[in-house]
Amino acid sequence: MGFNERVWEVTKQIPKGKVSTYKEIAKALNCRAYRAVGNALNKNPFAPIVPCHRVVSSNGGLGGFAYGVKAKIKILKTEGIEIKEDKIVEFEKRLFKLKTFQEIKR
DNA sequence: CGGTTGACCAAGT
DNA sequence: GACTTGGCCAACC
Repeated sequence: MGFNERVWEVTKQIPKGKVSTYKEIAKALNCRAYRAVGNALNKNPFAPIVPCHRVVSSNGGLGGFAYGVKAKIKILKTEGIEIKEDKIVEFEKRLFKLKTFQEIKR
């Protein structure tokens, strides 16, 4: 299993209404490949299955989205996450505590 | 095997 | 608050 798949596995556990960051995902994989995480999500072939729209920047900003940031905002709002001025509202409270890749694979 | 490119980050100006 | 800088790591040429 390659790096990308591990990224997707970790991302899949984020529930509706919560978010996580590129950095946190890297941490869950026991490395610091924030940028590589972004790349992996960008190429994500499981568009709806892996909730890549729930992954945002560490500073509470939105990050990017393969189909446009606008679409990302729309989806997040649909799921009950408020966005103001391109920032996540109550960012810290919306953060989901990720499990390690190992823990997921139990 | 180098060099470049990102949906990045933190610290410094 | 806006830039710039250096560091990060997989993927692709």
